[in-house]
Amino acid sequence: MPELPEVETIRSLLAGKLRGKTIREVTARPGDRVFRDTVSVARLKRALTGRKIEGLGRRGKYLVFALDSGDFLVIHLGMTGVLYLLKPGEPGPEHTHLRLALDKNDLVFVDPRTFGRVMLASPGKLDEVPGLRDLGPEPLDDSFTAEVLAAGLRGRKSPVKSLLLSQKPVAGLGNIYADEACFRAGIDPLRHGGELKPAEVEALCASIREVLAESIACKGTTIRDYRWDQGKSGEFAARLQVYGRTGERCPRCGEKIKRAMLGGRSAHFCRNCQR
DNA sequence: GGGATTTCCTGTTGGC
DNA sequence: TGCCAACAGGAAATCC
Repeated sequence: MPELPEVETIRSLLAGKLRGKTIREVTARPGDRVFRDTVSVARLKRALTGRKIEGLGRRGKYLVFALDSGDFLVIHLGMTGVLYLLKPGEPGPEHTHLRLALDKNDLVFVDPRTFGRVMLASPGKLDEVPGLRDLGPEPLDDSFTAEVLAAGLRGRKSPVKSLLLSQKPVAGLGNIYADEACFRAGIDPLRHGGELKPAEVEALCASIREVLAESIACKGTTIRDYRWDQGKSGEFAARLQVYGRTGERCPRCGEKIKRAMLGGRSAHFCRNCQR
C-alpha cells in the first residue's frame, strides 16, 4: 500500500524517464471510478493530449505531473495503484484505468481496488485539488518541526494515530509508518493527540522523519501489492518492528506485540515500550 | 465543528 | 476441494 516512501520511490524512478516526453494519446474509460466526479475523460484528453511533461513531483502521497501548459495531472495511488511503463502496443493488464502514449513508451495507471484517483488542476490551482487542499506539512521538509506538529495535535481528543492518518498534522503517513513512528517514539497510538508533552511531540516528529527516510532508502515497504521498478519489492518490510507483527516479540523489550482496532484500522504496538 | 462510523472496492485468506 | 465470510485500508461522506 503506497505511503510516502513508496510514492517517492516511484516518483524518483519515473521522473527522469518522463521529463520532456510528449503525451501523444490518452486512453481512459468515461465514468471510470478513478476519475470520481473530479474530471471528465473528455476534459482530461483535451488537457493532456499534445502536452509535454515538464516534471514529476510529489505532495504527501499524491504524484504531481507538471505539464508545459501549466496544468497539473495529479494521481493518488490509493491502496493498490501502480504506475509503470509499457512498450507501445503492449497490452495493459486488467484494471488499467489510464494509459498515456508517450514518445517511446506508454505510461499506465493500474489499480484493482480503485481506491486511487486521477485529477486535473489548472495553472496556479494545485492547492484546490481535493485531498491536496487540507494536506499537512511535508514531513521531510525543514519546515516540519516539533512546533509545527504540536500545533497540529494541540487540543485534539482523537487518538494520535488517527490524527496522523488524517494527513492534517503531517502529510504522507499511512497505517504502516504511523505504527512504526509511534513505536520508535515510545508513544501509545491510542493516546489523545492533544495530551502529548513537548518532549513526546519532539520524539514523534523525529521518528516520523527517521522512519520515512529509512524506508525511502530501502525503496519502500512491500507487503503485497506494491512494486517499484519492473516488479521489484521494497526492502523496508524486513525492518518493520511492530506493523503486521501481532503476537511476535517486541524487538526492544520482548513483550508480545498487541493489535487494537482504531476507527476500523488495525494499530500495532508494544504495551510496555509505548506509553 | 469535532469525532466516530460507514462506504467504496476486489484479491486474498481462513474457516467450515 | 469448494464455497463463503472476513479482512485489508485511504479518503470522502455521513451521522451524532
